[in-house]
Amino acid sequence: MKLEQAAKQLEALGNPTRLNLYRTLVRAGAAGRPVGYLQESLGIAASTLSHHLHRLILTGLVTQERQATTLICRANYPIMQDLIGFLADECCADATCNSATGEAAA
Amino acid sequence: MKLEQAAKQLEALGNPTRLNLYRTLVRAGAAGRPVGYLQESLGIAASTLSHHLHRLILTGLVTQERQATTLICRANYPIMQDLIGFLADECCADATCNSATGEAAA
DNA sequence: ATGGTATTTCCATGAAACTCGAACAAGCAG
DNA sequence: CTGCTTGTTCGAGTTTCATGGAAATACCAT
Repeated sequence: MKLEQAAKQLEALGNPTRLNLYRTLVRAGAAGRPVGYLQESLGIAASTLSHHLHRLILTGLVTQERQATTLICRANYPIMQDLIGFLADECCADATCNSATGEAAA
Repeated sequence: MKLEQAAKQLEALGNPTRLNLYRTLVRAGAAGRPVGYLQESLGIAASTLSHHLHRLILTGLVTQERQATTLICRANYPIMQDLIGFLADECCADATCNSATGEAAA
């Protein structure tokens, strides 16, 4: 059931700390960011960050890659694309807003 | 701070019951649905539904309108549009996925 | 092996969420 | 006013979340 998964991802992003964390990773682009950097950047305890990171990873929104002793974290864009797609779908299933979503330009 | 608000909305949608509820309202379109209908449709206690509904209303995702003794609930599309816009923005701030998102149509 | 840095896991705690039944309030019909 | 339908608020119990300190693990350098 896709709805369950979407809810999990939304819940994962529905926390200011995690949303901020995710945004930082998104802004970092393909380069990603090491956990230590994120920890200092966000100013939270390492264990707290690890927990949040774990949650994002479980939902697939973030991936990690080991480089020697440091772990590089990256935003997993395709997952976000799917999520946005799901929301757009739900929103415009048979609603009037299909004209609004067409082109962001408007 | 927009991030805070986005987090609140995401959190509101990040619960299977509420996401399902919201979806039902979206599918209902402009007609909306009375609370009683939603309650039977979702099969949860009236008080539980009222609680969830309240949360969605607080974030602006849902609106209510009274019609005699029944309350009609409707999805508030523009808010969802904003939220999707925020996510898309964050996702493509300066990331590589701008090629992916760039043209929905491609 | 020893030591050092980088992260996670373990554990505890306070706060908040989810759920529901029961009592209450709002609004219409006779 | 009385009664009925609709929905919310109150009270309470169980579960989950958020947070961080301390200990454990992973990995590299020497």
